[in-house]
Amino acid sequence: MSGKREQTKKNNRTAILEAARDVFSRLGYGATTVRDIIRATDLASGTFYNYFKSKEEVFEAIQDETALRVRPRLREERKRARTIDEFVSGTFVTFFESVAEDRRAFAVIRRNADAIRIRMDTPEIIAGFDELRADLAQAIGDGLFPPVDVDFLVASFVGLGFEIAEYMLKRDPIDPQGAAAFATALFLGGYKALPHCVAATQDAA
Amino acid sequence: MSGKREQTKKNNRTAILEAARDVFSRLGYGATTVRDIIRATDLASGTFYNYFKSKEEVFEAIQDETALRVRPRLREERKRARTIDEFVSGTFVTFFESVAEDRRAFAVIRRNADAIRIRMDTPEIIAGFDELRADLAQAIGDGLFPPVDVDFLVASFVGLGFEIAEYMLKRDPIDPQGAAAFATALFLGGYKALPHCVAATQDAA
Amino acid sequence: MSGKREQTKKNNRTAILEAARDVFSRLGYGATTVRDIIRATDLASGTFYNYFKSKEEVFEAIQDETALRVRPRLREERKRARTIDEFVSGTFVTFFESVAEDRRAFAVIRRNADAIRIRMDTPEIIAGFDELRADLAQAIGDGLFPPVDVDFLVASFVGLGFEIAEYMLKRDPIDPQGAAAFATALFLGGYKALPHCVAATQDAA
Amino acid sequence: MSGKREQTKKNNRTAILEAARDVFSRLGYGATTVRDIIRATDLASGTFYNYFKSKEEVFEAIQDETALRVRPRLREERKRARTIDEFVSGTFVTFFESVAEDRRAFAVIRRNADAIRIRMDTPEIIAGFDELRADLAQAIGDGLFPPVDVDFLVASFVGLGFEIAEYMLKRDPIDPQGAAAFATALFLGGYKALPHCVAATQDAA
DNA sequence: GATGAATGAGAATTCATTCAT
DNA sequence: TATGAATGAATTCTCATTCAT
Repeated sequence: MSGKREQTKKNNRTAILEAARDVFSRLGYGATTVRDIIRATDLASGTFYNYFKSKEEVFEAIQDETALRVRPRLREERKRARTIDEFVSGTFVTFFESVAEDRRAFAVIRRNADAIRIRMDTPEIIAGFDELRADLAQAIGDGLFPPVDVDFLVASFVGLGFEIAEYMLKRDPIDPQGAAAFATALFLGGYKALPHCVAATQDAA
Repeated sequence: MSGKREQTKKNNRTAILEAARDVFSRLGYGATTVRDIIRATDLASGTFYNYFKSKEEVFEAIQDETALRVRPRLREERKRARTIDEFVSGTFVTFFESVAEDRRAFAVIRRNADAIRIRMDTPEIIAGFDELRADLAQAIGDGLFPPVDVDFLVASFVGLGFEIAEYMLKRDPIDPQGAAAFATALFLGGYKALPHCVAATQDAA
Repeated sequence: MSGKREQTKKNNRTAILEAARDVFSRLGYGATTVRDIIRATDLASGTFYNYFKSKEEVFEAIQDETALRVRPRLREERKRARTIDEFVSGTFVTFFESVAEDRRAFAVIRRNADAIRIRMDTPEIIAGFDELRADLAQAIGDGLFPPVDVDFLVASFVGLGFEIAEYMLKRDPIDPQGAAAFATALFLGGYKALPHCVAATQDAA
Repeated sequence: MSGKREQTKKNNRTAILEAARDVFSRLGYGATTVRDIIRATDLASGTFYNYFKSKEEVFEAIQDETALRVRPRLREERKRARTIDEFVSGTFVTFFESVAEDRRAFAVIRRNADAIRIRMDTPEIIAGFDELRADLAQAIGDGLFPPVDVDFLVASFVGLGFEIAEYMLKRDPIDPQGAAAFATALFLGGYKALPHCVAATQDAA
């Protein structure tokens, strides 16, 4: 039975995570202390340790939660893919849409007290990378993808994804479709395939 | 004559930077304290503060120093480019070679006590990004590049560069040429142009 | 029931104040550090900061405590006064007796590592001065006192009180009655009214 | 011959004292550091120690300088006195005028980072008190003053002087004559002799 | 399980003072 | 004598963590 006890536990955990998300995205990861997180909660300091061992652990939990939400969507998208185009496009569209939906989790990366950007590397996220890797290896095995360096291929997805996402979030309105179109085009056909854009040229003037 | 006095100052600054590079790459940025840096030096604690205000400042100094060394090389390479191929290839080759040469500065990104990767954002590095942006805008203006979204273009260079560099450094021997070839190919022709590679397929098995 | 928890808090606060009183009167205000105060306690260093923010704050708390004890007595004495003589005499007697009773709080003023005397200016003490001022203004309004400069009147009370108190404390036995008699006489009738004293003349020889 | 060497020394000493006066009156005694004083100078830190051992010493030098200027004037005034009235009045007039002239030296007492007032006790000042004491003892011996407690008498002069001076400085315009008149009247005839003042009554309303 | 005060290690930083130049 | 960087002891204060209630 999940009873009242269970419910409170779940609530407290959620409250801590919620507070942490807030604090991290305000102060940045480095500057945030466990105290800050507790203070943003109406729980006592000791209670924190019934749920997490350290700020690292909460941070990972946040990232993992996000990854946990995104990973199945990415996976499913890729599984459904029948062509490379679908594989690549599906991955990027899903990724950029997820980022746009959960801006705050992503914001931690950017808002930072130090002049330093952080990027996450939690088990869940690594698992996500590994899944991507596995799917790519599979795709190569199936002859869908040419036999290229899988590590670099993963790196290309990841690097393009995170970096472009950052620019995407700086804009208003946020346009995950456009970001995905750009990344996909580059991936599929190189710079020649990129969508043309007048504004960019003007910027250059 | 300023002589010995000046020399000592220069030496101390260098010693601190050197120690900091070491400590950062061993402990990671987050776990490093000013004390750690001082201890890795034979200077007194107070002396640190004659040169830097905080670990943030040393960190930036290190990044800036690196960026300062790499930027002109990148710039020159791009200036010399007569074709897109040269532009892209020159950029990536130079970048990956620089990374390979200065592994330690780059290592800070990876070895990290927390489950977190950091990426640098110092003025010098941002300046480097801005130069790339300007050069790309120029190239678009000159008709060398098609008129695409410059921000995303920069993001693509940066994302591919840093992420692939990371994988490159994990390997032995480190192969900047190979990394550059991969990134360049992807950038110029998309996945179809990527160099085929047997090993990758086997890894996946 | 709040019980032991509350009690411990009260005890700790008292312990810190007690220790601070001791240390201040031994080392003087300027030379005292928070460490000194903590060391005079069997509490941990961090505990200090659960109660006070700085040595300034403890110092003020001590002064305030003293003032809080003395103020009502002074006030009552003055309220009860039906003549100027009673007003002045009552004020000085009460003041010098309070000083004599709480020598240690007053001692901070004198024992000082630097060649400097400190005088207190905490809210409570200022409030005490203000009360005196108000009572004097009232007395003037009631026609009890002639209409003179109230600020200077307050200054006269305060200046005479604190400075004579200092000499009083140097003597053995401490004689608050004598000090009060002197101050009162001067205040009421000027030097001519002062109590004659043979010893003083001899001292001068 | 005082030569250039001598001159520079004198200049440096003066520069330090001048800077110290400034800094003390801005930051207050407690918060002032030797560094602050040096910084307010165009001398090097080491040079400070050719002239003074510590901030305490500079502070005393400042006070002493002031006392040295005021003491002879006070003394002379009292020597010339033929009556008690002249003795008391001369002392207070001279004192309050000196304070008004050298506001800044006196300001140290008041402007203070901590909520604490300091009062000085340097050898020169103590010497000034002792001179007053001796002169009073002499006056008593000569039958000019009645035989009262000399210590308390000194305390009365000092207490009235410094405390009233403080109020005097808060006002605009600064009126040493008025302050002296008040103190003198109180001293000579008690509260009944005090100069009446309309404003004070209104304040009380 | 929740609470929140106590703990004390340890980080950052300052500052008086020295001493080679 | 002046300089000003180096020194390192000393201080303030924070913070993760524990544990009695």
